[in-house]
Amino acid sequence: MILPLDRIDRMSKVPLYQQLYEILRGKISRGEWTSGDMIPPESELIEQYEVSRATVRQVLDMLVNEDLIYRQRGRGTFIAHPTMKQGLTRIISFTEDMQQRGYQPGTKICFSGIIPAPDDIAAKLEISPGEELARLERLRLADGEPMSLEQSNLVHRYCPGILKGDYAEEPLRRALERDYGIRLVSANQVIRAVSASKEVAELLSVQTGSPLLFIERVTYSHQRIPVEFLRIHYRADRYSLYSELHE
Amino acid sequence: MILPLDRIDRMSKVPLYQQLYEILRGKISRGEWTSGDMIPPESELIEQYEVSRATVRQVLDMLVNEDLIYRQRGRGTFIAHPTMKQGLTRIISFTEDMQQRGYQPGTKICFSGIIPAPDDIAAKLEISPGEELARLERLRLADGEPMSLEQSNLVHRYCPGILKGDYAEEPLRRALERDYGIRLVSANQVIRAVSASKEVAELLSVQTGSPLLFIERVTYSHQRIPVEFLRIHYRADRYSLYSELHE
DNA sequence: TAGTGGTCTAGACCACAAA
DNA sequence: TTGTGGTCTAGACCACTAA
Repeated sequence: MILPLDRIDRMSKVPLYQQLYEILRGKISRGEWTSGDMIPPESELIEQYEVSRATVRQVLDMLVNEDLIYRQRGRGTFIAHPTMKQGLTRIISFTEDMQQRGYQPGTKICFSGIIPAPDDIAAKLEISPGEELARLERLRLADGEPMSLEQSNLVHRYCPGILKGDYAEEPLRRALERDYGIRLVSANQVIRAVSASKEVAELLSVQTGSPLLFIERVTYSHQRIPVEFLRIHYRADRYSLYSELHE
Repeated sequence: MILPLDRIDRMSKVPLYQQLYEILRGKISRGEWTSGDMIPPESELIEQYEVSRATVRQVLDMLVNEDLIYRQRGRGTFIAHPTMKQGLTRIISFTEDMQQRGYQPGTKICFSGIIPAPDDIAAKLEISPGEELARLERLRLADGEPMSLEQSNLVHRYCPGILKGDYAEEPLRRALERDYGIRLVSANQVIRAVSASKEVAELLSVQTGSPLLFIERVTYSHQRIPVEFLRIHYRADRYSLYSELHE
């Protein structure tokens, strides 16, 4: 893994604005800057990184568009507070999601093992049917009560031995990045409503046939390679999604 | 209503980039430019509207962020093709939505009348409970089969007499803009899964208790005034939502 | 080669917030 | 009054596409 340094390499072929984006993004991800903090004013970023104001503003515009920062004329630029609508635009962990919703998150492992890839999953992960998948099924709890059932399917070839970790405690994403250098940067998902099957209903402590919000997601690495196929069943009585629309 | 002219008023207090945005946005909305069309190159926009390249690019960046256009280095800038994921970020009509999904849209009016605002809707529309609402319930069809049941609730005071129109044929949005000067520019929505009640199930031609995707939406006018509260029940066997996530 | 968008600079003036 | 972000200009050079 290459960690971004806190400076800009003018010999690099990577555009200055992308380098600066990674630097600032890193400070936010690592929690170096946190909700409500004022970040250095544009004038200071210009001095510190020796780039023009247009370049600094290009980067800040990107972060504003992602709802990671907000600007106030005359006051400064601040780290945004997480909101629930981010669930539909950003890849956030179950833990983050629950914290935003005011719940105490919890996890129980239901299944962990290697399985041959079924045709439908193989197609979505762009691998051969029958190739090894690492499957992890986790019951997610909010304030101790079942909230969702999450089935992760990882291409085992990209992360052999991944299932040795304890994913009741550690986020899968972190292990992927730390042990295999795989950073999940984008995803496509489909959102549906379904009825709870007998098995799923039992695990989620709802009646068979209850409505569930069902999400299927393919997550891609930095190199645009599909790495994970995720299925999540959310209890409809406890979970909903938010989004903002414009014209 | 003030129609945007195809030129920039340098005496106006409105920023140049916003004026140019409205001009280009209008050409797309009105279908003057359509999917796949190349729009004039930046150099031409600079000449035609007499603004700098930075200003032109600021506007094009906005349109790219909204997925309305895309750029190809060395080739030009083009009008984007509509995609299903827009359903979660843009306000699109049922007709547009169905066309993107490859269905023939249809509409049947189920109810049209003035009702006193219930407490929950009044709160969301920021009006007094009991104030007049214009309620319109429409069954939406795709290829002749029921797809969704849509209940619109409009603050009647803002659009008295709105219910005289024939909204099996004409979009409600268009009447609001043409007859009352109300442009719906933003909305907040909540997405849930529910079970079909007996009444809804009958209208949608599904079994009672079937899963439905349920959306509640508050739509705001240009002045940020809540105008419409919408409830939509979608048949889960025919409708799903798509979204793209990033890190 | 000509034309396109991609990146970057060094300024300028304005509007708003806080002291 | 000072410092912040908001808007805008006039250039420059580069990388890619198509003829």
